[in-house]
Amino acid sequence: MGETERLPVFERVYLVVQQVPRGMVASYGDVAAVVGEGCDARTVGYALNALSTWRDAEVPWQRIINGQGGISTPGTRQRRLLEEEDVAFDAHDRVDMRHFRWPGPEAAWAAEHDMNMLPPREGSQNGPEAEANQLRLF
DNA sequence: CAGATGACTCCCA
DNA sequence: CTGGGAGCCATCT
Repeated sequence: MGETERLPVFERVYLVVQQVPRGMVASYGDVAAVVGEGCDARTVGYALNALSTWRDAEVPWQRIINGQGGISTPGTRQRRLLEEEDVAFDAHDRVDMRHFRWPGPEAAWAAEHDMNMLPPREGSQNGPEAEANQLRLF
């Protein structure tokens, strides 16, 4: 299907963030990689910031953290929300990305929305969720 | 309409 | 490990 139209970048960012399941986290860069052209890590931060007090109930913004596994928002709200989802922080206030990192969208979903898959990471432990994403396209 | 601004990440010194 | 620069969306002065 040749869709010449794509949703605005911010809307695509929200769509991707909504795919991150409870108890998992994704980095700004990961979300940007899935959205693709016209989106970088910074844009994701801009998009989530614009979300502010308006649609935060529909988009699990708290699951997006920086590449170091740390929280980039001021205050302790984001950390509290994550801990409520059983996401653990270490002594350096960082999340162990090897264990909680979202492996990326499923192939079917990605194709459906014209999004990209995340490249497999060596150091990450692949759970059943990750295996589901290992579907080969051919 | 132009400029400032904001929840990031990578690269090089 | 610390620090500075580039990249570049949408919204609000």
